Amino acid sequence: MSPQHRRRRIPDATVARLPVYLQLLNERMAAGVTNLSSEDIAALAAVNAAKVRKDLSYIGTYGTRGVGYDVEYLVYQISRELGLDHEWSVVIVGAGNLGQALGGYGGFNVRGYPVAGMFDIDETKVDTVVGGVRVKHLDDLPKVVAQQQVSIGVVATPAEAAQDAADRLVRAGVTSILNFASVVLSVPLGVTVRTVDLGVELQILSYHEQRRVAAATGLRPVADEAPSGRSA
Amino acid sequence: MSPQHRRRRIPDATVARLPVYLQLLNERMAAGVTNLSSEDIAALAAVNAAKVRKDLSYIGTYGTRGVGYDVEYLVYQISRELGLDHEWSVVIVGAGNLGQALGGYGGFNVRGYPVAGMFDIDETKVDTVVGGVRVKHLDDLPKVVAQQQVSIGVVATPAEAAQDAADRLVRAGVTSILNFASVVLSVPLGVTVRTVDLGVELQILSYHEQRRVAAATGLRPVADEAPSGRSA
DNA sequence: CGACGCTCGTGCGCACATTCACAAAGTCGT
DNA sequence: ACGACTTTGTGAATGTGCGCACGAGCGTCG
Repeated sequence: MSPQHRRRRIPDATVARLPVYLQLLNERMAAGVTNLSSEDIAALAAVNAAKVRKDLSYIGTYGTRGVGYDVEYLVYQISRELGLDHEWSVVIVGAGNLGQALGGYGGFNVRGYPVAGMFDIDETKVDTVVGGVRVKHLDDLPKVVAQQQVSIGVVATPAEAAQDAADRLVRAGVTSILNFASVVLSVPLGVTVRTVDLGVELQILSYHEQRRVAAATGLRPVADEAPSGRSA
Repeated sequence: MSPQHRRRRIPDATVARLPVYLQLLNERMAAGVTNLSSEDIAALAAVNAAKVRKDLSYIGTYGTRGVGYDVEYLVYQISRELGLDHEWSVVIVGAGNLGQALGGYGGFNVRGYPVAGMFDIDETKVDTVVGGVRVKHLDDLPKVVAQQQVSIGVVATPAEAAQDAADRLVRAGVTSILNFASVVLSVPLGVTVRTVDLGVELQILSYHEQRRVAAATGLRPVADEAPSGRSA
């Protein structure tokens, strides 16, 4: 309805925050809250209130001036925008340490991403059961993807095997990949990849620690945020 | 040495990419490559070559014009900048599904982040051994953090327990937190938090899928990037 | 029923990030 | 030893995102 909005491109930064808002709106809704102002949401999400309003304005004008946002309606609208009005089956490639944790996690089904299959190339892992799903051989991937209309794949293999896994996923028809391996995957245009790398995260943190230490050691008492101070 | 550089603030976006460069430089180095141009690195990291050069220029001028970058030296410099010239002990709070996977992962030690301790509040988990580390009760956290000079903590608890875990970590003296729970942690200024949320990642992907479907369905044949076209 | 108070939606300027394009500086061949 | 070629490092231009500040609209209360 109201084909007024929709198709307005939503900035990446906003797309990354919508799930966070959604999460906390759901949480407040469960607690019986029916209305929240942008100020309230901002506090809960630890961001600026204006940012919240701007973010929400991209998906439509669902607030009421002088009052705030109806939590339930907002949850509905954000869900719709994120494509959560139906389930998205996912396949997990790699039944090792991480793959098993993901499969057993259970959070997939709860959040609307049922696991359509887990796959591994290692014969000793095939046919074991993880989180209620029987691991299949990687060669069976195309069949499952086609039959169950899977469009999201999770790569949970060692780094060496990740590119092959991605290639197979793409060939099978998957168009979004969540990659947990420490590699930059190369995929054709039109396929979305998001990489989550534990090592990268830790290194970003240690960079900040490193700076703290350097600052404390007083390696030149330069304020952390000197405003200007670029000399020629 | 050379107090020329250092203390030049490195942009966040760059800090997030340096670990990626480091990863792939290490990989090429292992393969026997001794020199790489910004073009080469760019191709491997799937980014623009100018971006690579600018990123690297923030940590110093370590390239040779007409030649490129000496891989080994660059690895050394990036490592130093990220604070990888020594080890950073980490503690893991939460020995459930995810905590166990992380503990057993082994990648921590390899990458220079030895696990100084795993903690849980559940008595049935305490004293079990995960990845060579015996799980301790959460009350023992402060002692371990103090004794082992831990400054990085990993939150791998259910969402409900995450804020408490973070509070305890901060009180114990941890100044960087890697959070795997689906909550926005509230921490005092000066503490760095990075949240990795499976649900958020999946929802970002399904947003893109959603758009693809909408585009394909031809919900109004508006090109994906119509330049203007806003009619009053 | 009108005035007041609250909160949304957004235009605008600023800061940050990305990319282009080119001079500077090195190598290599002759 | 010099000139052609390559590749860096960076100023300038463009694009993206953020946050203030304020007008617009809704509800409430006298």
